[in-house]
Amino acid sequence: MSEGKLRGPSIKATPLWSSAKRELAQLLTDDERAQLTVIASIARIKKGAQIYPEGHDAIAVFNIISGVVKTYNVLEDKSEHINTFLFADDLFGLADEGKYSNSARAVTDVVAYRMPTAALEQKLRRDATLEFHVITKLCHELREAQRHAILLDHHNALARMALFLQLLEQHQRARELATHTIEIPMSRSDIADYVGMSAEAVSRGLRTLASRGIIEFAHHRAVKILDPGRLEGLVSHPTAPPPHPHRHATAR
Amino acid sequence: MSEGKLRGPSIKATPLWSSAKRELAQLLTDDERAQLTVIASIARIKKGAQIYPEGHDAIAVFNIISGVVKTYNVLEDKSEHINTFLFADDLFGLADEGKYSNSARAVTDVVAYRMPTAALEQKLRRDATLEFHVITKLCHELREAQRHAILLDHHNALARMALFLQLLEQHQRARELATHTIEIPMSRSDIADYVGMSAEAVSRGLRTLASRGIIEFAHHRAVKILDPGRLEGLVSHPTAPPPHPHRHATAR
DNA sequence: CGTGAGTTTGATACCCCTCAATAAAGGTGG
DNA sequence: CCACCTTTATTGAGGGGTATCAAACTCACG
Repeated sequence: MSEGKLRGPSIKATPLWSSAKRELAQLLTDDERAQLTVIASIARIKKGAQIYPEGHDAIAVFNIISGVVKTYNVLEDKSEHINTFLFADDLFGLADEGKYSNSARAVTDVVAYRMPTAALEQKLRRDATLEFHVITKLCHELREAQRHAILLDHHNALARMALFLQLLEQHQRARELATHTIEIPMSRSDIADYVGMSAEAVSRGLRTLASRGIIEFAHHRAVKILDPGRLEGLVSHPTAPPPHPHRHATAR
Repeated sequence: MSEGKLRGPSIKATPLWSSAKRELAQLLTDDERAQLTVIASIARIKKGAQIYPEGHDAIAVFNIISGVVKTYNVLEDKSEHINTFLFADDLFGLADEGKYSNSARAVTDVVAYRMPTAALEQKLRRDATLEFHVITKLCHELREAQRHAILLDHHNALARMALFLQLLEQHQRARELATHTIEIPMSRSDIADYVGMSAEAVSRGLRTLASRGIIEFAHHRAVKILDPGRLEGLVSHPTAPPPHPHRHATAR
């Protein structure tokens, strides 16, 4: 939007060594973006379409321009475990022994750069600076995966929903869509497969938050955070604070 | 041991593009190892000692020679969430905005290479090949973090224990300590903090596996896998197979 | 041999999963 | 634009598994 026309692949993350407060920085220089454009093509993927399946030969790496992607594994019992949701300026499709280690599917309509793995490797092996930027992004993704594990470690449904909403909010704010209304691009069952609960529990959780006045629904796929403090509090406290917002204090 | 004397920092992982079956490959060339040795010092950390705390300035990166390390976050409710256990040939201590994003502590006595962050960055920025090897290792760690999330996604205590034991076994086999007896270097409560259950549930889970004849205890910190097939089966099946090994079939 | 941390065992409560049904939303064609 | 259908979301009731609290026990270490 405000960025003007496409200037080539874009990767954003928190830098390894700097103090860019809570802001994602563009890791690639204009020159690097131009160089990557040479090997990149633009892919348009429709909502719900699979981009690649787990185990397929890893022939290309993707960089999202717009839209949301999920990567997931199909577990032995046929259920779907979502590894991560990816947004604009994210990178995905890195290989493991030449194969994709998970499946990828478009959650919304997606536009992305598509870079052949071989060509990208060539560039990387020649350009130490570019590689360093990729390392930075990978460290970022690693931390995100660890945060996901922390989310899954919480045994409280409301805590998980709180952490999930915070995650969405950060992604949205980092990409400066700065309203306080959080868009929820994925279905309840996608959320469920990510936070490790049933879709019903997700629905109940969100509705409970709304009934306590912590969040407010614009519609089914958008919420507004009314009380960030209490949302944060849900993460730590085992059993929930008083349901009634306008009470003065609890018994204990 | 069989490797002879130390030849400098060692990083092993499954390569991005190759077919090195189930075997970890040494990513660094002899030359790279020699170069890294120049900036590395050897650190000896006693069992139980903290290596660095979360939030501390990231001044050094570590590469384990021997021993086991855990990285963890202390959550808001003072409980400890373990991100990962690290073994020989692993790398840890990468920064996030100049700070460590989690704490590290020696689970056993540890010997490790210690490389100042600044010096390592210098090397990386000059050497594209070395950087590529680091990227490979990071991809490997990313997949491990995602496997951890998959473990945490399983709501069955026995499934989690099965996955955890498989993880330990793979680490042990990859470093060719090829007995079928798995050493468990960490405490029950460390396991609990990693698999997202209580220490009691961990104890019960292991004992249940033993009573079913799937594993066998050498002592409290070592088990032998008797029936890998049924261990694997626990991961998929929601409710467990028949407790009695020598029964012919269940009713349904 | 004593001490304390680490581990195991036991009983109860609670939270979420499961199954099932209803309600709302989104998309399609008449 | 509305009727229809499919998908998605919500609500309800019951059962199971694990956390929690508490206590007995084992082991490593001095």
